[in-house]
Amino acid sequence: MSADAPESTGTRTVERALGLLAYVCEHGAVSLTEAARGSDLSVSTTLRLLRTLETTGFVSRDDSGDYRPGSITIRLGAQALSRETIVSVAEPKLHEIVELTSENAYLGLPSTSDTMLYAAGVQGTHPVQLANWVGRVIPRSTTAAGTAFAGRVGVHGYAVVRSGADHDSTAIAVPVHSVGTIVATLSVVIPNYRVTDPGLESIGALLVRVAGEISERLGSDPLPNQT
Amino acid sequence: MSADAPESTGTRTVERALGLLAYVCEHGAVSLTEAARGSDLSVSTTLRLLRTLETTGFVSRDDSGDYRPGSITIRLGAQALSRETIVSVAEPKLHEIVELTSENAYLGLPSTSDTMLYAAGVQGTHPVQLANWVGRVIPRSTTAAGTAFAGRVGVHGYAVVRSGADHDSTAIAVPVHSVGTIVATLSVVIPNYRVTDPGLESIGALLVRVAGEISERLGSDPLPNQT
DNA sequence: ATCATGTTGTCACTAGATGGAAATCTTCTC
DNA sequence: GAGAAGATTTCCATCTAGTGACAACATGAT
Repeated sequence: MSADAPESTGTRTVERALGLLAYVCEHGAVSLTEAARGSDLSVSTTLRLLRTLETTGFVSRDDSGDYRPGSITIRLGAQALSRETIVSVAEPKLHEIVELTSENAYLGLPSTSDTMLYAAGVQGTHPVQLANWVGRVIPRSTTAAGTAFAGRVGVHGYAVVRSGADHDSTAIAVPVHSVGTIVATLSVVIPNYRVTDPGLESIGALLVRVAGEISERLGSDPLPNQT
Repeated sequence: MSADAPESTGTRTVERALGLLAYVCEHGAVSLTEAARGSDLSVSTTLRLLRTLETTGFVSRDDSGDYRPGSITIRLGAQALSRETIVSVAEPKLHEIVELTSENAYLGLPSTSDTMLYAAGVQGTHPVQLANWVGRVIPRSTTAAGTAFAGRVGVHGYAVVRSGADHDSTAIAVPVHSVGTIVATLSVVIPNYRVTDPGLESIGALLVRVAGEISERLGSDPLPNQT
């Protein structure tokens, strides 16, 4: 959490519930009374808040009545961790791509089932640049990143979409694998006036190499375990 | 979420905040307006709830103003996932221990800094049995599980505490490692009247072997990635 | 410059969150 | 078995605090 996050102007009820969620996760399994004691809340309030956490899947209740972390907490945490890991591995590689191509480079992650998100990116170094697309959601069906994420990359290993998302640029993308699954994409987006066929081939080959390096890193390093 | 969780008798405010947390985690990075649209809440309400999630560390806000999962979500999810993984790997091994020893066998996980939790266990098959301790929190300082978790296991690799937690039983425990770190313990708890020195040695050796198998499984299999 | 959209802050209002008390359940001891 | 102690669940009067319409401000496109 960044140091410049605002002071608590928050919602007390939500803070209480989130504190309970943290308590349950840190202790592994807690009774209602223990949770109330640990949070300094009344038992009734604690029950109601834990009920809410339970019905939403963030905690579950076992046969002995103890509350444990639920599947939603696990799923969201795993999703969040997965994104953090991929981004931190990919970020230096994006800089490397820009050094070698001078064009904008992006890491694409799956967002919804029919969109991708440019989750990270580095601006190119040309005087004439495309806008920065970090944070932008793009459709999968009509973009190079979506095509690469779906694995449709031909023999060279990359997908090209000319005059795609905004008609003035061409995108070239490759899939990034982790343990045999496509989990992300690398893209370079180029103004059309700078596109050449040899340039595309050269960038494509570079992306394939860099994606392989990222994939190897993701696939061979175990995710951090709890210490 | 289990099908027998109660219907929502929850706290609307908390449900809204948790829904926003899920939305942020599922989409990776969302603007305030997108989050409000996706949750069908007013923008002011969404801002305030996301502020609460931010100050508690569950989400963070990046330079472009997008909300992303925060370190607390990642940490809690990773803790919860880690516990689930350890339990699912250990469960069949606990059954194996009981088949070979006929005594109660338990998996111990760290709870607070001075306690362990018996997170899983299998009852022994003797006609005269000890009570089931699954879900029970035990002190680290005076128990075999705590001693094993601290790594104080002598040359044979196991810790024994006679007449420990309830004076009528003797516990023998070994540490379970994952990627070089002790993350859990395996214990067998025996009524004192059945304790013999050769029996303890035999059980100790069995636990060391089984813990090694679990440790190998935990240490070498990467945790599941997001698909 | 205007316009559209996104973000942040304000505050009157009342919905809904609270917690004390009672009821019920569970476990343990004798 | 009865009784005690503790845990859990339910109830509901009270009033806190959560809400959202609106205003102000910021940003980007034309």
